[in-house]
Amino acid sequence: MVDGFELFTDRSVVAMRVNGELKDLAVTVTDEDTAEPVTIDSADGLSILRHSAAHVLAQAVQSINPDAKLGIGPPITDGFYYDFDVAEPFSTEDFKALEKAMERIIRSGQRFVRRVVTDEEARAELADEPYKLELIGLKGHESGTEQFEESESVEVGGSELTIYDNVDPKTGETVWKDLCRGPHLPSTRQIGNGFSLTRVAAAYWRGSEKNKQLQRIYGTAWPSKDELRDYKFRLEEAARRDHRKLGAELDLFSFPEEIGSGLPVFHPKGGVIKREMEDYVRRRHIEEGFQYVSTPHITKGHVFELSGHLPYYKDTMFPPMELENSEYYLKAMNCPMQNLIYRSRARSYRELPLRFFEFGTVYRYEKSGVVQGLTRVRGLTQDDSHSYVTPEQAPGEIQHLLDFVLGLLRDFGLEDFYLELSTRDGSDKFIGTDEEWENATSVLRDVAERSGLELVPDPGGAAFYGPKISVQARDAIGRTWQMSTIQYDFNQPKGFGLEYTASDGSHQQPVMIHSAKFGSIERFFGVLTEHYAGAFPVWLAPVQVVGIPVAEEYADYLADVVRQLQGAGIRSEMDLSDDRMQKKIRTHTLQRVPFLLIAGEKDREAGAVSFRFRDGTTENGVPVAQAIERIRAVIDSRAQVTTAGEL
RNA sequence: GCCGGCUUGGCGCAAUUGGUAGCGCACCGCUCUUGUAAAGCGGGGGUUGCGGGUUCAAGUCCCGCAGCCGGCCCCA
Repeated sequence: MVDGFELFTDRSVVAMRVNGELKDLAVTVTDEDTAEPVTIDSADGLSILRHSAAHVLAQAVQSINPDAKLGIGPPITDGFYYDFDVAEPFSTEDFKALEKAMERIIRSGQRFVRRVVTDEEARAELADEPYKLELIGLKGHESGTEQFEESESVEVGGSELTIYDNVDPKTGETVWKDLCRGPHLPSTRQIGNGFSLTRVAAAYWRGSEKNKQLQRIYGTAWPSKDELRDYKFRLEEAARRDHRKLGAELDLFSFPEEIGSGLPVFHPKGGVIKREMEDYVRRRHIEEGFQYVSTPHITKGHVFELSGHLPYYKDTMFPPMELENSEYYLKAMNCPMQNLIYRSRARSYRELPLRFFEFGTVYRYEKSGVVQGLTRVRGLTQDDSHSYVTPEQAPGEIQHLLDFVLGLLRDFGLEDFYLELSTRDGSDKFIGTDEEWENATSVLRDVAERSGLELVPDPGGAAFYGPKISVQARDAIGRTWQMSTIQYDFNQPKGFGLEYTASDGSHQQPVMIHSAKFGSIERFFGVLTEHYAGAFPVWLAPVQVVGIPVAEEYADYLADVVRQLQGAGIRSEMDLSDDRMQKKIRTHTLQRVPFLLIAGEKDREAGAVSFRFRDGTTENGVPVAQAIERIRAVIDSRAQVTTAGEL
């Protein structure tokens, strides 16, 4: 019988995994047990560090405000939070004092000591903590209908109820305690100085808007100060790429307050990017057998009754306009109208798969608090397609769509994906029979699995009418975004009475498969902006070439080159302002223009131009014809060029 | 929608305890112009998001609304 401290003397070991379960180092193990070390820089170790930091935060809060009632305090990605019920919300100005109090606790080297308690003991000890009492009550009814969330299981999720005492090593006195499953670091000292409080927010108790809002403090914690600094640097890098900031700096789009929240306008430069995206996607759809269609922005409500949307989504649609005894809605989805195109005449099995595609602009009344940049808007354009197929054709069509979608995302420079399979859960919002759902889900799952990509289950995430695969893409700094979706729908064809005549003359119901490749153009625009940090691949760059003469005398020579570039369909401009050359270079470099073409005496003599690339590298004396040809080639190949050698 | 914070010329910021708004960049004009990230001088531009209120006096204080930011809830 030994404990973890004897087993693992390396000080970076903060806990251990005994027979697969995370345990404190203070736990004793026998020869029969398998015990593996958990180091502070492992995923488990970081969670333990952060969870312990959350406890220290809670202790610090209660040391300053003894009336603060404790909610929950789990570790999260990159950090932790703790919820408190307090009379006055926290402000970031409280952070200084709180961090100071935390430092004191950390330096005092309090031990985290685990203690098993009965329900009654816990209730007695935590009589002043109403939220903890509620959690104890929940644990008692674990087998009942009410389940607690993963974040709450951090408090009471273990097989037995435990309290962690924070014990002062000098006096042996318990200075603070919290209901907690653990494990924890052996000592607060191991939190070190790699932590920081980051933000305050309100959060509903137990995640339900029916409950009271508690005040949440977020923090981050790392094994060392250096790692904390790296983390802060990563946040700055993300801020530098923020599409809302770049959108203004690069004059791409704006959100005029006069128009309303979540309703973007695209400026000329943003318009170039958007149009290139749309043109390419339209062309690819046509190549993949889709027919381009178009539907209006408003409609009588009846189509959304046929589709079944209205009872589910009325609240998130803009309210109807009443005219000539009809209620007209701004459309929130395109599928019902495409169904009407399908239904406009009799269809034969020979036509299937029948594939419609449009850029459909839809309007959704997103709650004011969720609107954000281009990623969550109230007016968005979907590159929306619907494939009408026989049930037998569905697997092949889904395969076709998935291949198409992934290829398209790669064409835009996104390479790293995983898939999510959204299915129904026990909730009653889903329509259709169990058998229909099982069949649809298994068709999607088979295709998803064949892709070889990681597949993450998302129970309860399906649309009310059917399950879906969504493609999640990782961007240049590792964040993931939901992009494309492929949905299997057996319900709307029923609602609209869609049919085709089979080879035996019978009338059959098609399956419809919804698919959006970008998801929404606006959102994809935002994601690309952040992925490229505004330095778009040449084919998408609003301005591809700027001509900068070394001195006025060479303006005519260079203007002729620019005219030739324009003639080759390359978006090119001359900078004829009276700024000096260096200033012009700075201006257009900040605008992320891929190619600055510079010409002076040497170039003019040689019939050449000199390139300066976005990273400051150069290639001088390139013959004009060759320059045009090389630029044209990287546009056509949709290549990214940021430095000499890539052209 | 909920909680908190923020809102000053196109952009980024400044204005001691309330005493009728400044700076940089950008913009306009003039002068200058020879090799790879900011030439010089001059000029115009803001009823401080909108609407009320307190006060002799409000960018500064109070109330309401809008927009934005960070979270929560939500996300077809």
